[in-house]
Amino acid sequence: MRADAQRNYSRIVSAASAAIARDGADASLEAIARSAGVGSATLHRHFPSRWSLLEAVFRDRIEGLCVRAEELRTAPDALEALSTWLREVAVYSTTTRGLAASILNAPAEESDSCSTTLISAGDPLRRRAVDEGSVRPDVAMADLMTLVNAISLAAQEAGAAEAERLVTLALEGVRPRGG
Amino acid sequence: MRADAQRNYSRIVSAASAAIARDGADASLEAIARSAGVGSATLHRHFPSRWSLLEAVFRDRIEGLCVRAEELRTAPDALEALSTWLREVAVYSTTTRGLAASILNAPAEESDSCSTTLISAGDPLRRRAVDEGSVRPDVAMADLMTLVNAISLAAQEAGAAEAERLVTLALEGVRPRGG
DNA sequence: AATTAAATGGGGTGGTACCCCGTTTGCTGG
DNA sequence: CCAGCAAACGGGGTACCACCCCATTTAATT
Repeated sequence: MRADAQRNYSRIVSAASAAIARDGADASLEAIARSAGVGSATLHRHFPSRWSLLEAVFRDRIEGLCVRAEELRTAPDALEALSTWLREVAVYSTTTRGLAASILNAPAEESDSCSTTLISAGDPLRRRAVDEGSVRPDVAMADLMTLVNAISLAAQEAGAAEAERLVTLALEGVRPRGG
Repeated sequence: MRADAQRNYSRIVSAASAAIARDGADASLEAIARSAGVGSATLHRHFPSRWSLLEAVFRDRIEGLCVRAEELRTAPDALEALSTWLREVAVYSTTTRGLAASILNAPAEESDSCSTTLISAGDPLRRRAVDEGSVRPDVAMADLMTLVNAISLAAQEAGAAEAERLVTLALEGVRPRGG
């Protein structure tokens, strides 16, 4: 990769990061290219689809969540660790406008999508909770990720606190504790 | 309302209905106007925002769900009735492309939005389940609708069966039955 | 320094939402 | 029955968007 190409790549990613934080996942690519000081063709060459750009923007956030999952593997209560991590994912997705949409709507054929990465990062937490007996074995990590991202997307307007609350509700279920 | 205005209104709604079924909630308004045989200005005069058009398109579907909620009020098991209804909402939202997005993303200021209607229709089912003791009293109908619609939106690609499965999971929670 | 292939970006194409305003059309009172 | 009027209409304009072509520039290599 040539030096100028690499420079433009980073410029685009950081411009996109700012634009998405301000305008959401459907920010204008044209405007991103303009504010990065490159032509629109350059942006489209580096990132053939909108989602490939979003993935690049969110990659470091995703990696942060993976690290956090690693940390939580040694927490005393496995269910609480899983629940905490999922709530953190929800908060990240809600505050980082467009992350949830990016994860959910990314075309399935993209192999190393954000979703896959998070699922593999979280699965050890789920397995530990299953071994502990506090989570049903038929609950798949992919299902939990779908739920969390769905909630984050839906609660975009309502805010992170609301998203957290709904994640907790979905994990607990609607029945009373003793029922 | 003049006769021609009324006729164009219905034409636009039925053209929109077809277009949305084919292309989803982000179908081109321009194309809808064209296939309805009216100018784009006419469409924009009748429906100032995209959401107002979507609401008109989905109104009868929503009413169908309200009727169904009424029916289920006499079912023997209150929790099952609530759960059944929510799953039916999910199936409707998933199959009717764009309904979930319409309900979730509609601006809050629209008073008689689809969401409000469904919440009031479903609340008796929730109350009955609370009285029965099978649902925690702190669970609000609005929360359940948000969950269901979030799941429907997320499972748009995966299909109605997946949406139903996830709704069931969210209502049950992740814990084992006897836990 | 000359060569070469990669990278660039201005500008074109075809699409979109939304609005202005001259024209047509349905309604109604005489 | 018809004349006048307000309501409704829609063509065409503006401003924006994604995406692509291709002549030009530029970084790396010999």
